[in-house]
Amino acid sequence: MRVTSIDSESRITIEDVARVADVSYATVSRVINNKGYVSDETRARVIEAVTRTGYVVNRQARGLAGGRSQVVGLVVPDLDTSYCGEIVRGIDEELAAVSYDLMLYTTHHRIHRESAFVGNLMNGLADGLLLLLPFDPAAYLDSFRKRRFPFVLIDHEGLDNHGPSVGATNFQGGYDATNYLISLGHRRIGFVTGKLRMGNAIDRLKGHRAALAEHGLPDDPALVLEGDFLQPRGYECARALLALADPPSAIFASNDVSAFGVMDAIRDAGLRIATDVSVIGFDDIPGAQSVHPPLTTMRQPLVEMGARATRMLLEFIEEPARPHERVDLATSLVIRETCRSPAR
Amino acid sequence: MRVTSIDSESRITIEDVARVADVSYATVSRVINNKGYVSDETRARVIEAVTRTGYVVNRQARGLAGGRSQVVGLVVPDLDTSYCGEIVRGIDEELAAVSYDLMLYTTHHRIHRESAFVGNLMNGLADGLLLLLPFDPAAYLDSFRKRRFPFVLIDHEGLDNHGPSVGATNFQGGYDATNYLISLGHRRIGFVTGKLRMGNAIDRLKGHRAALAEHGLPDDPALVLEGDFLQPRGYECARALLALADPPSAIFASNDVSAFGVMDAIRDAGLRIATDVSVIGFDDIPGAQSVHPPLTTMRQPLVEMGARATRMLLEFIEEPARPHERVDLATSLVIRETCRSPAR
DNA sequence: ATGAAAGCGCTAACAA
DNA sequence: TTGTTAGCGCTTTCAT
Repeated sequence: MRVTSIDSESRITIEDVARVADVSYATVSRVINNKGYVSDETRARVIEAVTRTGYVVNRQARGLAGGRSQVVGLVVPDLDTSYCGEIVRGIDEELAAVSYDLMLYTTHHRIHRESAFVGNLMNGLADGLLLLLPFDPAAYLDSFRKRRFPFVLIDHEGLDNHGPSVGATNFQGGYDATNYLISLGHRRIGFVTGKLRMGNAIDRLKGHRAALAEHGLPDDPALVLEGDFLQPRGYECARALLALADPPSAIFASNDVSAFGVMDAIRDAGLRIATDVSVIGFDDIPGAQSVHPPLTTMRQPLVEMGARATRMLLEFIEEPARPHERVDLATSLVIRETCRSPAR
Repeated sequence: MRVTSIDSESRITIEDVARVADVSYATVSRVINNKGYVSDETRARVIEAVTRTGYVVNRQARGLAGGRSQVVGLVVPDLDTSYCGEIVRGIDEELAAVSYDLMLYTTHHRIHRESAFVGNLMNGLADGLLLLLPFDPAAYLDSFRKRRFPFVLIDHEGLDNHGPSVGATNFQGGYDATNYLISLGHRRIGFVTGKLRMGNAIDRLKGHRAALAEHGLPDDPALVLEGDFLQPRGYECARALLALADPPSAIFASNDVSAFGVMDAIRDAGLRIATDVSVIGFDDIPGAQSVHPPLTTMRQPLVEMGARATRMLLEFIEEPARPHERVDLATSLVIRETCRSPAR
């Protein structure tokens, strides 16, 4: 016994469509999923019925029945800066194009949540997983492999081979940024690192050192301070650098957010950005160009990284056996107004 | 014929648990969902079996069978500033507490996507929907109501009654901020608005004007410039304000991000923040305290807004008939270092 | 090229 | 208090 309802808004199922198109509902399924043979004439009739009824497939049912759930999971550490926001933009543009939905998990840097989510996602909820800056991927990557569960790492420079991933040319970026500063005439360059437990931070530092070495410049340890990719730390490091007996004429911050801190510190020290001390960042988040003066930075194609990772994941979902791939997108120097040749 | 597999990792279903606990699988379902009567002894046995097998419910199946999908959808305009990030933090803390998952939809300000998502979500995918700063809610709110689909609006000051929502006391916040500036001795206060098509921007402006009026201060139209909540526009507006024949001694920006632009403009004009021109923002996003000098601002409890909205949504999911409610969380003044009494 | 029918894993009546 | 069972809407063999 069910309550009779005059609810014209009640859910439209594949059967309703079948009835309207006067075919079996298996045929409707074929048309929708572009699988199996359907005559053009029938196909047209079905499509017509779909639009007329306003039918939308029920993903739960589809997922249950063994089809794709058309959902991908995304695990991010936080949403505090636009860094993740940009990457997410790339992800959801790509996803929208194929009508996939995004399940978001923010760990807020609490490690155990990372693995908790993962169990959930693998349980049929999602077809694949995107892991942005995973903290401890080793913890669950094995179970992905075991279950052949598709995943792609974003911006994680595995020291060991962690699996399919997309990142950027961090070494080259670090190298190029420092090179640029050197070409401007800087000889003493301060460096604010990122979190040194992260591969990308390490690679940027290595690139920086390589450039120094190549020009026969000393690698003064006093000039390299450990940061954490955050603004307050960038500020503190820069203050310390500026307080040195022989302060640097330029500071390279491992990401834009900490470069903002560096800029603040320079001003607070009564110095002029660019004129007195040059600053270069890394990432090119949107804020880099709206800050004043606009920040010269080593650009990572964040949106494209998200998009690329998504396409890669989609391919794995299609073909789980395909070989793992690791792609590093090229960084590029974006010259704005925070770097200048050192004053005489 | 199925390929025999020694895959110990293969999916564990409710039946496996039932077998281990030696009960029917309906009983397992009862225990899991805390529904119906189960003897304590049986319950214990089931729980034991669940943990031993590592069972995780398949949400697709649960959703299909008419239970809750335990997913809520969230539609946001963008993830560019930490504004949304903070709210999302509140949301997912609340969600994690009840083991709900989050489906994220970013419209990137493309209006039509807003409605596209909504159709999807209502189709059984989610139990309810959170709409952050919806652009054009009227477009689909009706169908929510018709289907009794639970939803909550966040930070949308409906000019008309749009439904359950949580926001902040924007009028009061605008009023208090301006009052604070006046109490410091400022008489000419510049105001950079938000997007004036948004109710919250309008209310802040009204609050500002109310405070002016209350103190018998003129509401000079030259002092009110339309912004868009973004940094570049904040910069431009401030430049214009500072270029006035009789420039303001303080500037009130309708959000922190545009206040950052204002700060840049003040410095670029060769003036000192606070000493020469005071600045006050609105929101208190994390960046407000890491910028230099730290920004005095009218705080909106963003995390709490997200959390509150989530709890409200959860209640609607539990009890769809409950009356709509609209709560405005209190704003509060956070005094840091960008405001000072005007110079003599 | 199309239809029939067997589940997918679970919830929620209904029986017992 | 517990078990049995009918679907939920769909994909996917297997027939035809």
